Order: sequence, then C-alpha cells, then structure tokens
Amino acid sequence: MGKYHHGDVRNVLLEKAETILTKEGPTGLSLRRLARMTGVSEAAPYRHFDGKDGILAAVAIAAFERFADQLEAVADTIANHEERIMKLGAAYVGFAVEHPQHFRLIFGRERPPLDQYPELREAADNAFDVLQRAVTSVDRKANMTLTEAATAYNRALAAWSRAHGIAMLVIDGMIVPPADQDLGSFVLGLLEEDLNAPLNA
Amino acid sequence: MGKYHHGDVRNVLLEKAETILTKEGPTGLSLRRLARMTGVSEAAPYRHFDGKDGILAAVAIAAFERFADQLEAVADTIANHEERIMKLGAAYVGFAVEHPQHFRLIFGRERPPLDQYPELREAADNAFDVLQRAVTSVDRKANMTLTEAATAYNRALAAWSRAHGIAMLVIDGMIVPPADQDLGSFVLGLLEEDLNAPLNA
DNA sequence: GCTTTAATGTTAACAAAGTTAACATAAGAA
DNA sequence: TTCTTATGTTAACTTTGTTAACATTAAAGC
Repeated sequence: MGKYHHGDVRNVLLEKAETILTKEGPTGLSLRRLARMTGVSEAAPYRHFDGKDGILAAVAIAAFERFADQLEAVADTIANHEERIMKLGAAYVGFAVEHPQHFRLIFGRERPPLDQYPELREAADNAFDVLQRAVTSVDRKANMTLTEAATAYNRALAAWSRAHGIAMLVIDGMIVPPADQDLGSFVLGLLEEDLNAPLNA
Repeated sequence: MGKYHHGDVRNVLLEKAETILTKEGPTGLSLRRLARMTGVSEAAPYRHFDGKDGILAAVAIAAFERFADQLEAVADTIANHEERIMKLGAAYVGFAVEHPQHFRLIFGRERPPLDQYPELREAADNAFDVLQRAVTSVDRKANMTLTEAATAYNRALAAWSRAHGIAMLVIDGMIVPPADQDLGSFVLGLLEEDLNAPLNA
C-alpha cells in the first residue's frame, strides 16, 4: 500500500537537491540522504536521473541559466561600453558571492563533464556567450579589422578572467572585501586598477 | 613474520599520494587504495596522518611551498616593478598549468580547512606574502602616504586576482590558450590588456 | 641483559555512500 | 481487458573513511 507514484518526484528531488547544495555544497549532497529527505526510496532517484552526476548536471544547468540571466539583465541596461564591462564584472562577482555553492558547482571539478551532458554544455556556452557579447557588442557592429576583432576577443577574455579571479578568491576567503565598503564598488575598484599607473594618481 | 616497520612508511605514503594526486586529483585519492599501493595495511596511514585531511594537508603544504618558491624565484630576478608584476602573473599561471591538480588542491574546497592545520595556514600565508611583497616591494621602501599604501595593497589584490582568474579558467578548459603562441606571452597579453583603451591601439 | 613502554602494524568491524539487479505496482496504449 | 512501460521498492554489492582491539618491534629505564 506504498504511495507509489506521488506524481512529481523528479521536481521535488531537484528542489531538495537545490536546497542541500545551497547549504552544504556538492560534496554534502548525497543521493541516499536526498532520497530519504524526499520521503522516497533510496534507489528512486535513479529512475529520474543518471546517477549523482545526472542530478548535479541538472542543478548546474539551472545555475548556469540563472547566472546568464543575471548577467544579461545587467548588460542590457547599460549602453556605455566601458561601464557595461565593469558593471558586468561586478555582477559576475555578485552572483558568486550570493550563490557561492552554485558558482563553485558550475566552475569547480565536481561539475559533471560537459561532454557527457549536452544540455549542460549548452547552458555553459550560452552563459559565456552572454559575457562575450556584452564585452564586445559595441565593437561588433562597427566593421572591424582582423586585429581589432582579435583585440576585442582578448579583451573579453581579460575582463572575464579578472572577474573570475576576484570571485574565486573572495568566495574562498582569500580576499576579504572591506566591511565598510559596498561589495560592488570594491569589485569595480579592483577591476579598474591599472597595474602600471604611478601610486600617487 | 610480517614486514613490520619498513621504516619509512610516512614518506612513501606521501610520495605515492603525490603521484596519485597528480594523475587523478584529490577526489581520486583514496586512503585505502593508497595503502594498498604502498603495500601496507589499509589502516596504516592513520598511524602517520590525521586521516584523509591530514594527508591532503601534508601534500598541500608541499604544494604551497613549491608554489611560493617558484614565484619567489621569478620575483627575485626582476628589478623593474611593472615587469616583475607581469612576469609574476605569468609564473602564477604557469604553475597552475604545469601542476593543475596541485593548484586545485591548494585553492579548491577539497583543501582541508586552514584553521585545523596551522602549518597549512602558515604555508598559505607565506605564499601570499611572497606575492604581495613582490607586487608592492618597490613602493614599500619609499615612505608612502596612507592612500598610497592602500593603493599599493589594492594593486596587489588586483594583480593576484587577474592571474588567479586566468589560471582557473585555463586549467578548467574554459579559456583555451592559442596553440601558436607561448603560454607566457599569452598570459602577459591578458594581464596587460587595458579594458578601457580603444580597440585600434 | 631484562622489562616496560611507546610507536608502528595488523585485522576486523562499522556506517555511509554510489550503484545495480530483481521484483512490484500503477497508468496508459493496444 | 491485456500488454507494455514508467515508476517505485527492497536487497544486495562494492568502495571508502574511520575506529577499536590486538600484535610486534624499537627504544628507554632499570
């Protein structure tokens, strides 16, 4: 007389997985525990997901999508090129700080291999496309020379890696943002820092 | 008649752990497998290390030291301030690319908590001191105003996070360095990229 | 030299996790 | 209604981290 077919196990599992991940990270997410917490047998998740990686992939896809949406929302509202790059970087770090576990999931090594989950690869590519478009969009509509295009691409990489480095080091606790300052402006300050300028600017 | 006391189990374990880590990363390092490969009982490692975290900590400490040495070697040979910062960044990324698993270990979440391993914390702090000194050393010997000192500090953070971001994205395969170019000059290019400069420089 | 003690090994057990196989039941198609 | 498929369940198997109980060796104290 077991409650076979509750109807929505897959979604419930996903939501609970989401909750656990937020609190304890990918390592703390155990399939068995997840199943118990969902009130379903310990093997049930295997009917809906391709094992643990399958669930992680599903969560990662959702995370990538939210990430991309958040970046796009910022990028779309800012017309000025330089300002857009900077604010985008701040938003990038902002997402990492607000959702450190999700950020770690989509960039860390517990992320399932992109090759094995085409939708995951798609979600990842889409997020990076948003970034790249935002960084190079203004230049794209002008007719660029080959070297200009190359520079634009490199600049996107540079902007991306700067934001990424700050994000990683901050959520790792290696860089501690000053308490008396807004996180966004702190990040902007770091992004704009010119390593070659004289100290007494 | 068992071969009790082979004499050097601790070091052999560490070396084998090192080997496994290089090939398979922290996740692939299983204590039991390590013990078997070392030809010792599966509980033996616990006599020499504080469980799995203990071994990871030991390996991480060694990794931090090599990392710091490598950075210091570069920093010490370059007198020019700007050049030193840049080459240091390239060395930072170089280490990550040469030893991705070690880099991941010392920066990822499988690194044992610094609080629980004072020597690990020390090794980490030392590595970052090397970085910070190299980035701010020239300025340090001048008598700086408070704001100059703050700028110097921020600049160190900016340099660090830039290198870190490139390193992370490269070893994650999200940024693929061009095959026709030396990795070092690729990194230097990214580090020097001025996001605000016009495209046709 | 002999005895005691601490260090170092060993085996055996436990719990937790990922995964799969074998079986049960419900829902929908034929 | 019957057959097939999707979805659940239980029970097993393997691996892993860890600890307890016991064995042996080396070193220290007498």
